[in-house]
Amino acid sequence: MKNTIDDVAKLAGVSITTVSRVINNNYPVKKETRINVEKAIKELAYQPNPMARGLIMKKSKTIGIVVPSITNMFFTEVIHGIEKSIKLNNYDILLSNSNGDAMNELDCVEKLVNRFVDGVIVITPSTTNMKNGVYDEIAKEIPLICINGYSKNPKVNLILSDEENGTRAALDYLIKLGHKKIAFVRGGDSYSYDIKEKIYATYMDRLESNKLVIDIADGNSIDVVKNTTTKIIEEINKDYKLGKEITAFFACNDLMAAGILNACGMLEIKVPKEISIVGFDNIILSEMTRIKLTTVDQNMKTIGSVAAENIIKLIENDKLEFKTVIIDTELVIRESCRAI
Amino acid sequence: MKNTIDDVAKLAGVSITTVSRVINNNYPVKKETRINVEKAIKELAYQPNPMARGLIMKKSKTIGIVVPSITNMFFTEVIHGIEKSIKLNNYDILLSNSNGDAMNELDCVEKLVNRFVDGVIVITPSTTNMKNGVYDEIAKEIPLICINGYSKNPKVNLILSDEENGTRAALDYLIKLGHKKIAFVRGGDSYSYDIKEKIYATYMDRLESNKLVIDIADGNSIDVVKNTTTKIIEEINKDYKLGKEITAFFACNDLMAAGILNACGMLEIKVPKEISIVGFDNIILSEMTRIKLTTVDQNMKTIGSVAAENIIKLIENDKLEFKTVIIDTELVIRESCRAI
DNA sequence: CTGAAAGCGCTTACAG
DNA sequence: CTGAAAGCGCTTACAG
Repeated sequence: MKNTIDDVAKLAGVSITTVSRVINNNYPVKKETRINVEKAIKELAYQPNPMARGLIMKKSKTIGIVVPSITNMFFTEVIHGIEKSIKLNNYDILLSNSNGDAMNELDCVEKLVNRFVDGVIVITPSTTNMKNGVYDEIAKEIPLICINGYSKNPKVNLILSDEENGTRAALDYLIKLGHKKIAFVRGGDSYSYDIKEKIYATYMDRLESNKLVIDIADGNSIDVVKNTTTKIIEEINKDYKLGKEITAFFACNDLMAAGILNACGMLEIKVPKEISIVGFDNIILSEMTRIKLTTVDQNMKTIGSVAAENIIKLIENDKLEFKTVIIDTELVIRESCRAI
Repeated sequence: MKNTIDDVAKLAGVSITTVSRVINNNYPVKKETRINVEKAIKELAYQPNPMARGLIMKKSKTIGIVVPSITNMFFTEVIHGIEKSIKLNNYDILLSNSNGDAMNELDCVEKLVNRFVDGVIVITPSTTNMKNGVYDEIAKEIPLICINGYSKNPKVNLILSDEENGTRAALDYLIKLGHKKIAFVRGGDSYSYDIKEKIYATYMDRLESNKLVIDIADGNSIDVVKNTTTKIIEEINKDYKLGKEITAFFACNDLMAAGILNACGMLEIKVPKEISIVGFDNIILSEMTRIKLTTVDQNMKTIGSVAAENIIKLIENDKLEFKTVIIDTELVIRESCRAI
């Protein structure tokens, strides 16, 4: 069985109080005593029980991260960014996957809170939850950061990559190339899709062009690649004569863009000759596809490191000032678009 | 502040013992009392404190997973597979990233154990740790499964995808296509690389062909794609006249294969015309690259679900019989190889 | 069927 | 500088 603080105390011939003090280094301890205790700790390979500790201190040196999917590299790249900074500060990560379900997402957060994580980062929270103010409540109880989730009245610390600007840049680019008939491909319940669609709608209205919004249910899991392919093939076969009614696709993430690319391949539609495609995120996949994707870089590493810094500030200053950080996005032009 | 079992007891007018009993449903409680308590629980939105619980029961309904990288889709796809089965049984996941460092890996495991996870799954453990028997020790204390880690004397539960067969299939295929001068590209400290290299060596000996092993330090992180590209370009520029001294690459995972493909692209070497490439894993990336990769499917979903089933069996039967499960691999022929 | 009490492994006033 | 004691929020013999 694991050694406890009692074992250490006995071996060192002191009280558990003293042992606790040398571990936490928060009260004066005579040098000699300290050395003895440290020896005992080493000898027994003693490690404090984090459960017992957490029970008292309500702290755990752990931050919780909730993502809608673990197979979408956008999220893993952000997590990677968070991890680097957070480890430097001796925090650990507890990762939780909501599978893109709003209720599930809340469940994940609650479980993390119950485990006394010191802070929570939710990446791409569901719009439902952002809108109904749950996170405003949660933020009162625990340091919370939402990445790419938005609410008008943000009582939550937000990190937003500038998806609006990114969307505009992508759309402007397509329009500059002469495209007017642009289809919009999105996933389910999240701000990232909503905000992009809104801008898309504005653009289409201005161009007096018809809107075509294609919704791929679970937009974040890796399965979306194949689901998109299927769906796009279906759509094309059903109604739309590509190259006539549609000349370009705007995809809300690179996974969907890759799916569209595949669909075009299977239908022998040439990209970018007959159809242009813009993706979003700039995950590594986007530069590996057979036609390299033109996409919008979200700077995942920056998002991650800013999130890490801020959550630690929030935790250690114990001040919860609500603020919003905007991270730049950038259009990355590669091969998947062409002028008509 | 959060409500505790005391608050519930008070509100329901019973002792905390009784509350505990209705929560855990492990002792008879009068129907009426139960209903009262349940009402109180609902009213206070009471949730038992998992720390307090864990402290006593040394159980947490959580299993820990340790991976060397979170940005390699092989791992996320395995995790995805684990997650599905595990959630059905009401377990949660604690995910930990070792960044491919052996010491770090042990640290991760220890931290998980300290948090009273009920079992640990280590995906692609470091060879060092497998060899020096640490995991044999750990397996005595806690249900443990290692995926794609191997030791001759396995006192640990192992799940191995049949990487040997997979490697042979890939090499046989290349040889059947007429290749003899095959370079081998691997990453750092892991059984998956070692076993493949061993087989590669045997093949090269049999062919009386020179070995060329290229080591990309951190073989699992997403950065390996770019690192491989750089390294391969360097190697080619340095010594090797491709198409003469080397006609094919065997890459230990698809990320590296993608990196090689990129390098060839940048050097204007045609794949598969001038150079053939075989990858390993069959992550989704492999069918999205500009030349679709011929690769070896590891059946990540199966690995994941078998791991999940087994760890739960291990936990709930409390019997630690050591056994090894082998998962089939399968050569997937796509576009990146060609006869010479 | 129910409750008082001990105890899980720690930290932190309090007293010396 | 050090220790005895209370307490964090639970579960589980033990007694009734």
